[in-house]
Parts: sequence; C-alpha cells; structure tokens
Amino acid sequence: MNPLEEMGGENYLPGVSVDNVIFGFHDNQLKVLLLESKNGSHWMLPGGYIQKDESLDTAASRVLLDRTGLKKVFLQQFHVFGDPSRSKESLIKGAIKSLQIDVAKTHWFFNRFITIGYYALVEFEKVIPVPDKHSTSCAWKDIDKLPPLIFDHHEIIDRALVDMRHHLNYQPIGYNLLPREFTMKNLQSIYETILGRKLDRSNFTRKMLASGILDKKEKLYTGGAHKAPFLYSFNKQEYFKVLKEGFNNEF
Amino acid sequence: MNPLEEMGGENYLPGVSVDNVIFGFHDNQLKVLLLESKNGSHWMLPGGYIQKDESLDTAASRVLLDRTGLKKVFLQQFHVFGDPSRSKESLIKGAIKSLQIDVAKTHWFFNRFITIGYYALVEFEKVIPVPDKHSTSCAWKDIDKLPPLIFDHHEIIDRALVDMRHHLNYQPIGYNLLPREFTMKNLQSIYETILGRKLDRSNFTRKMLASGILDKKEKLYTGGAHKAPFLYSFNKQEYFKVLKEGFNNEF
DNA sequence: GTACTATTGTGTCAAATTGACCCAATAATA
DNA sequence: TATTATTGGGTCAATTTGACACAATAGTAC
Repeated sequence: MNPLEEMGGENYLPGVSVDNVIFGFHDNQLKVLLLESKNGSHWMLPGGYIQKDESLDTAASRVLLDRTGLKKVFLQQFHVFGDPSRSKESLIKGAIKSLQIDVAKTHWFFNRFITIGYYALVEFEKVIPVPDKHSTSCAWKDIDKLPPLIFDHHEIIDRALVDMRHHLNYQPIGYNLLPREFTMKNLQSIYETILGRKLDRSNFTRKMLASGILDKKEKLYTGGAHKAPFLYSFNKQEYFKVLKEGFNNEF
Repeated sequence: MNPLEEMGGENYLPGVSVDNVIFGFHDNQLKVLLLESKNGSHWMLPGGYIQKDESLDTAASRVLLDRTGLKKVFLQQFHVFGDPSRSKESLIKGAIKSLQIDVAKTHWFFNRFITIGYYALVEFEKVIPVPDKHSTSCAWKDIDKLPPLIFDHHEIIDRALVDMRHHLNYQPIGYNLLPREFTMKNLQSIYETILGRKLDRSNFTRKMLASGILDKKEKLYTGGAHKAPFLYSFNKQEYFKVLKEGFNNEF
C-alpha cells in the first residue's frame, strides 16, 4: 500500500496497511498483479488500510476482491515490513509525484507506517484486474521481469517468494493457481519457478502421483506438437487433507 | 504487550506493539519467559511499543534486552496478531484489574491495537529475568504447564511453536538455546519438544553428526548413573553456513 | 502420406536415506 | 561387586532419491 491514499477519516487503523502479492500462473510463467502509478513511472502492489473493526485477513481479502473480483482464494500473511526508512520523506515525495496527488506537507502520512504482507495464489484466467483510484492500470507482470516499483515493494515480492518456497516444504501448492484441469508440466513449472531451479520430470511426476492429491482425467491435452499429455485435476478432499496434515515435499 | 502500558506521549507508533515469546531450555524442558501481573491472576508475554525511528526488529531486541539482559540472540518475527476482538473492552477491563492501573475510560488504549509476534531462543543460564513496571515477577514457565495468560497470549505462544516447528524443516536449531557444551540428548530433547514427538535416539545422532554442525569434545559429561555421554559444541562456521543455505531436517 | 521434432508416459537401477532394531560398554549406585 | 540406566556404535531391510533410458505420439514440414 502506498501511504498516500486517503484514510477516510476515522475509519481505519492509523499507520498500518496491508499489501498483497497476488500470484497467478500463465504460459508456464509465474506472474504478479501490479498497479501502475498515474504518471506511469512506477508500479506498486495492491494494498489497503484496515478498517477499525476488521481483522487483518479480512482487510487483505477485501483488497484482493477489489482488484481481482475473486473471493475464497489462498491468502497467507507472511511478513511485516516496518523499517523506518521504507516511508522516508524523500520516498514519499517521489510517490506523491508518481501518483500525482496534491497534499499538504503536514499530512499524517509523512509519518512512518508499517505494512503487513500477504501473498495470494489465484487462478489467472478468473481474474478481472481493476485499477484503484491512484493507478491507471492493473496488470500481470512476469516475476522475473518486474518493472520499477515504489518504496520497498520489490523487497516485499522477493520475500513472498522466499517464504512461499519454505511453505512448499510442508504444503501442496497449485490448487488456487491452476485451472480445474492441467498437465503435469504446468504443475512442475510452478514448483520450478517458486524453487528457482529445474526439477527432473519423471521424478516430479512420480512424487506428485504418490502424494495422492491428483486425479488423472480420461481426456488428454492436445495442441502441442508432441505426444499428448494427460490432464489432471486436484482431488480436493486429499489436497486439503495433505494441506492440513502436511507432507514431505522435498524436491 | 498489554495495551495498558503508558506510551510516553508521541515517542511510539500508535496502536502497534511487539510481543516476544522467549524460549529457554533447562532440565531437558522447553520454557517460556513470562511476566506476572500485579494482582497475580494472570501472566503475560514481555512486550513493548515501537519507537518512532526504530525498526521492528530493534524494538523486539530492546524488549528482550530489558527483560533478560541479553543481546545478539536469535530473534525471529513470526506472525502478526490483529484480530479486532483480541483487545475488546471486556478484556481490557480485566487487564486493568490485573495490572492495577487507574485509567480514564476514554483512554486511547480502549481502541484496537495489533501486535507483532517475535520468538527468541536464548541460553537459559545466561538470562537474568527482570520484571517491568506492570509486573511483580519475571519467570520461566514450562511450555506444557502454562499459567493463565492475558488476552491472546496463549495463542501467540502456540503459534510460535508451530512456526518454529516449520522453521526446523530448513534451519538448524540449538545454537542460542544450549550452553557452549552439551550432550546429544540435550539437543534431541529440544527437537522432540518443538516437534511434539519422540525421535529415535541413534537415528537422531546419525543425522546430526552427518550435518557437520557439531564438534565432538574430548571431555565426557559425568554425573548420570549410566555410561558417560560425549559432549558436543556447535561448529559456529558450519552452523551458520547451514542456517543460511538450508538443509533437509526431516525427522 | 511420410519423416521429423518435441515432449510425453513409463521403467530401470544404483546410491542414499530412513526406520527399527540390537548389543556391548560403562558411570553411578546399592 | 552386581545392578541399573543410558550410551556409542553398529546392522539391515525397506523406502526414497537421482539420473537416465526408451518407446510412443501429436503436430508440423514436406
């Protein structure tokens, strides 16, 4: 969240925001949903303030709904960013310019604020990106080709990736990231992107099938200039059982 | 942190605190450092507010130093607790009674506040517990025999344990928790306490030695009515290498 | 239709790791 | 000196991992 958005008087907690790192998956590439500042010089994470009687998770969900139209997705708090320098005056001034806001120098948001980072995993195709009032566009960006970001938003994304990588050790992933039916290669690409390294194809398949969270479909995927791969879907019951009880996911 | 402590005017961020779950190890038992409220009815986590120009980590370190006299220990942010009900009026009133504070009903801390949870691993013998101005004593409590705690402090401790358990999957542990020299049983007890289950003794030894983070000492530990076990110390260089690069710690 | 390309499903196999034991050794104690 | 509790140091089968092999096949170029 950039601190420049209006607070709406007494309705929000002062000096605290949530920022969402919303991951999607398309063309076997991990992407992040970002907002473009009004003068087009910088991008930022979708974020928002926390209402007086709202839980942190609810605030993050609300932001997610506003920017994507999605409910009930995987949303996980991962870290608080509160370095005093993250909202230094010089940075604020740059942000004011980017966002083309007119504001008095005595405004409260020249004060320090902290932000709670959440990451979300969403189904790319279902998202309808909606800019907020301080941005001109809302779009997906490749995780390895990020545009210039305001404040410490690049650091927040990096940290989301690292923490997600650790969560991968004891949680399955993909349920909220892939369409209902997908190929093994799609799933493997997600793991490879998050882990930042290549995995052996047949060993990956072996392990995923052994976990029991996948249902093999009768249908095949056709379209590629090669042997048609199977389609899979997640076995919802098994998936959430494994999600709850944990499994060894060392790749 | 209980929200009743004075803020000292404009020196702190409003509505935000840090709370430390400080773990120590003694008699092969994991313990938490707690403060006793003035009327003795409840205990609480050592916590504090964040100074205007202080990072979150620094604030947590400061609290730790104040209550234990220790610097440079392992301190890790793990979760933010911000449920609106955690600081409901009824709870606050109970806390006011416990802490024997006289305060106007319009005081700011009747408002909602959030707290950032940190956990610390410290060497039990080196700690000099110091109560703060709202507590009569500061003492170690067994993790499985916790006294009644104010607000959501019990939940915070539980969450610290769960998160620490997950960190165990890719981080070594013990460096800040054990004295310079210790037995393999000491180390195993820490793992068993955090994981909440028994481990096979010789398999545990095998794995720890293979990790390379331990140096075997010439000396033996004597005192028990049985064969004298070896003493070990951490190989600092290897320990931090593994801490940084990660290792598979599945037990 | 035919050859070619890219990628797939499946299988193999040695190496490494894990889990479940066993046993002789020994410090303190009775 | 015998007993007890716990240790260091194994063994061994079962399982998992990592690296690779190979035939099958959907599209594409011709």
